[in-house]
Order: sequence, then C-alpha cells, then structure tokens
Amino acid sequence: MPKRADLSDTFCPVGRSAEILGDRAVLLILRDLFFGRRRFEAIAANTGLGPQLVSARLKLLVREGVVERHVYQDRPLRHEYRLTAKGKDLFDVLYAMRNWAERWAYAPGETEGGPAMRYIHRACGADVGTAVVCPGCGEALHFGDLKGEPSAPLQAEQAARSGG
Amino acid sequence: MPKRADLSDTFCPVGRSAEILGDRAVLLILRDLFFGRRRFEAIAANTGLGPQLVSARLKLLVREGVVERHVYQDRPLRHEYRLTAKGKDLFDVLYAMRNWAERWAYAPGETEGGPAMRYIHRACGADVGTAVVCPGCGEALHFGDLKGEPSAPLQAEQAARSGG
DNA sequence: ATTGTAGCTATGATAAACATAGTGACAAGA
DNA sequence: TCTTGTCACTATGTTTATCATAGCTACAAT
Repeated sequence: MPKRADLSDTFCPVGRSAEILGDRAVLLILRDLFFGRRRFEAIAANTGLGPQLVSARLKLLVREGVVERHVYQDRPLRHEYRLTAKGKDLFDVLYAMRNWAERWAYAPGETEGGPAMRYIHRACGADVGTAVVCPGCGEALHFGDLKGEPSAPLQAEQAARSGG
Repeated sequence: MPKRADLSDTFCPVGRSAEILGDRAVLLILRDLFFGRRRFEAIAANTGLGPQLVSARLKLLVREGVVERHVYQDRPLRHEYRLTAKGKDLFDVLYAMRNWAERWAYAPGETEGGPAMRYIHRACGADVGTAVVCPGCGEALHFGDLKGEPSAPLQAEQAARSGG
C-alpha cells in the first residue's frame, strides 16, 4: 500500500477507533488475547498470521496502550502480552462483532447445534444469546461477566490450528 | 498486499466479522451510512478515501448483503447506497467503537466541551453517555434509538471535508 | 457550445503483506 | 559435548492493495 491517508487526527470517535481496529490482524490478535492466549507463538498459530505481522501489530497495540508486554520468565527471557484496562474495555466491540456474526454470518444449517460460542452470564447463570443486556437479570454485559463455551466445530478447528 | 490468508471459512464468529469489518475503509463507509450519507461522492468526500476504494468497498458490502444499491433518479441514472437490515444490525459494533474512543482515544483537554458526539435516547430523552444500556430507563440501545449531536469541532471538521 | 454534477474507471508508483528461511538465547537429553 | 527443541522474534524477496492524478459517461442548465 501507499502511505494511506492519515485520519488519526479526526475528531470523530468512530474514525479514531477505526485507525486501530480497522485491521484484520489487529482484530484477530485481540480476539485471541480476550480468549486468554498471551504467548506470541500461540497467537501466531491460532490466527494463522505470519510472525512479522503479529510482531508489528503487537508493537502497535503496545504503543497505543491497548496491550502490555510482560516478562513471564527470566532464563531464557520470555515475554507475553496482556490486555491493559484500555484493551479490556474493547470487549464491547468484539462482543458486538460476535453477536452480529452469530446472527448473520452463518449459512442456515451451519449452526444447527446452537451458536458457535455460547455465553453464560456468570452473575446469574443465564444464557445471554446475542444480547448486550443479560435477558436473565437485565444487567449490561462486559469483560469478565461471561463464561464462553465453544461449540464442537469451533473447538475442533482451534485444536487443528494449534496442532499444526 | 499479497493474497492474504483466507479466514472466511473460520467457524469463529469474531473471525467472520473481522473478514468484513477488519478494514479501515469499510468502517469509515459504514459510519457515514449510519449518519445518513448515502451518495457516493458524499461518502468519498467525508471519508477522504479515493473513489476506487469507495467503489471497491461498496461493491463488497453489497455482495455481503450489508448495503444495497438503490436508484434514486432516472435521468440521469443515479444510485445511492443504503444499509440493509443486516447492515443496520452492525450498529452495536459501531456504537461500541464510538463508546471506546470517547473513553480512551482523546487527549485530556481535547474534549473539554463534552464528548465528540452526544447521544440522546429518543424514547426517554436521557443522555446515554457511553453506555450500552440507557442509564435513564434501562433499555438496550440499538439503531434508530439515538439522536446524535456532533460537538462543535466535529461539525467544523465535517463541513471542511465536504467543502473541499 | 460550454460548464457543471454525479458516479464512477484507468494508469502508474509505492509500500504493505505474504511465504519461506534464519537467528539468538537458552534447556534438556544422548 | 553434541544434537535437538522451544520461544520469540528478524530478514529477504515477491505479490498486490492503495494512493494520487487524471479521465470518462451521461445528462442538465446556461
């Protein structure tokens, strides 16, 4: 690509978000971080992205304050990546993307056994479906409130990716 | 870019959304459509994207069923672009992006006069702040529920873009 | 006949993403 | 000691998406 038009100076909030989130690799990496994958190799394997892309995007996310690099081992020196508070607050965005896809992005019959991911509200135990407010107790849903259960096909796919 | 890895076959809902939404141009065009901009030239001017990019992305969005092309004039033949039901249902995603940016993407002092966009719940008149549930009446917020008021700097910026 | 408007398409240069391979620092086993 | 393995990357060269700029088509208005 050429030097793309810089819109980081826009005053529009959606524009500012789009500067960071309008990138496939960023979204996939964030997804993995939200699922608890913190290691470089695990993220690269699961997303299917090359190491240069993962490296470049993690650096970007650290620069933006969305992710922080953390030493988890000294000898040999090893790092992992964690969401900051600013990063965790992106949960609403990823959750909205998940909800939309569950509603629209699957062919009829593809999700016979229910949604690709089921989410349960920890606080009250209700299945939240694709709602932004828990239908069981009416509370708004945020990071940490939900317990995910991947469907069988999704589990199989992730196992295959990490396996090789 | 090279032929990027195809993840459209993934079973993960966030991955499927990311295939469409993980693109800066797509997000900016969707933003404009949500704000009621339907004309090609208006979208190109406001987003700052070149006409080939706008053209390519609108075609993609039509193919994905997110947008539909609509004749609004016969002589000369003119088209405009509208969100379909599937497209309007992306509101939650864009709204979450807006909320996140209002919370995190502005330097202190940059938003002295309040948020870049204020949103009022049409049903009850409350200012919703950056919540997914109306703090006034507790209802979940979706497309059409909110009335937006751009801040002065944002209005000025948009006027400048459309002006030239 | 000229100017203007709306919605695009064409061309060539640039830079980002990919595939593939390799590096550095160390641990563990033969 | 020598090899193998792990983790977190970096290097190189090719492919291709994006940009800037220009042009096009169909028509209306002057």
